Amino acid sequence: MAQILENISKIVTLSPEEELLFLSKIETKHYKAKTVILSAGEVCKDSYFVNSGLLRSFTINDNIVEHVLSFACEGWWIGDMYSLLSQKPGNLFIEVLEDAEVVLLSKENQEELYHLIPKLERFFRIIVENSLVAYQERLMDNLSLSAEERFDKFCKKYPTLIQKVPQKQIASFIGVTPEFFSKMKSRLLRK
Amino acid sequence: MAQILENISKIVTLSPEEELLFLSKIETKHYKAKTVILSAGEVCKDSYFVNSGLLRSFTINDNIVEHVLSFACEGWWIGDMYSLLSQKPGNLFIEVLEDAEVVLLSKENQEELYHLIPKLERFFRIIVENSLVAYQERLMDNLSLSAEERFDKFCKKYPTLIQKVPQKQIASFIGVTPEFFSKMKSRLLRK
DNA sequence: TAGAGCACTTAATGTAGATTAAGAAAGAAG
DNA sequence: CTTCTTTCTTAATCTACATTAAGTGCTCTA
Repeated sequence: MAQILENISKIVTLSPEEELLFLSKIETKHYKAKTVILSAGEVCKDSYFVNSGLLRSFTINDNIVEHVLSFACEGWWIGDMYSLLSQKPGNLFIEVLEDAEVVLLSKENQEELYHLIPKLERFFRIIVENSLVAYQERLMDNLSLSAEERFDKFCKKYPTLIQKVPQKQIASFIGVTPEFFSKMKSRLLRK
Repeated sequence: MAQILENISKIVTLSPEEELLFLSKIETKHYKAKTVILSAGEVCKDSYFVNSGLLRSFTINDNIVEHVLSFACEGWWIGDMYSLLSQKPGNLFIEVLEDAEVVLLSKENQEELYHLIPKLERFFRIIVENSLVAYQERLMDNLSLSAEERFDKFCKKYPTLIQKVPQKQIASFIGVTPEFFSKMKSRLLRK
């Protein structure tokens, strides 16, 4: 319930009144697995915080190939940053992989909160900074590591995801086809 | 001189006093081409804003292969975000490609300014948000586009860089070897 | 309990891009 | 101007990974 407050408190300290104010600006929703809560072509209106369950964001190329941009489980934020910032139609789908409880923070409320509680501007700055570092590293990994090394890093970084996520989506996340991933995996197991 | 203030004013409005305060916290330096202003293994102490000239950040793999993470010309920020945030030794080199005038903002001063001028927290939040969107797009491009398509996007996005930057570094930026880049380029010219 | 659909595997074949190696061209430095 | 170094090109060969295709085994639904 106050999961998101706990998450925020790891970075900035809100007063009880500020916490109440914050809670008044968010909305909690429950989604079944396989629900698509945002589609490519739509404008992203909200930031999503995952209380429980599992989501992913991805694009679809030429109506065929999916590419997973990110997973989000308990305690993570997800959204279509490009669309959210520009308020233009985005390229991302956001889909529920496991039944989820999600906190929605609308763009307007978020902007309003920046004024009402400047500490939240700090909070989101830091969240975004950390996210930027992670994407920079992932990009460099894609430029410099082999598929096997990227898989290895993935396993170490997200050990819990490996059981939960269909393996073809892990393949997509690290940037290989499901067929090659399968071959690579069995090759690794033989060692 | 007040180039950086102009840059800031595109996003937030500072009062004259705030501008003076800001100026008192920064330092301007001149570097010759080929200067390495940050090396892998060092802790990054500053954010760099480019007044003039051209810089790049890159890693080196196994003491051999370079991978360009970013270029920064007039009006751009550059740094080793990972190292700057964590204050741990980083993996990036930052090198001057063309004689440059660079504004240095130390981490301490930056943090201090967040408290003194909260609007600057907004400024940097927005800068980092935009940067995140760009890296997310670049990652997805690397997962889904061919080298030729990535080169095409690069040309459209950074037309001025093509003349300035040695072509092997463009190759590295888009994620191919210089040899393949050369072949690809002559193939494109023949059309 | 059948059968429709996914997720995963295996294997043959194809290819984008890497590697290696050499030479040409163009700067920089003395 | 000459030499040294670095960048760029070309070409042969190689390989990591993609593509295509077929088959296996889930699990969900009816």
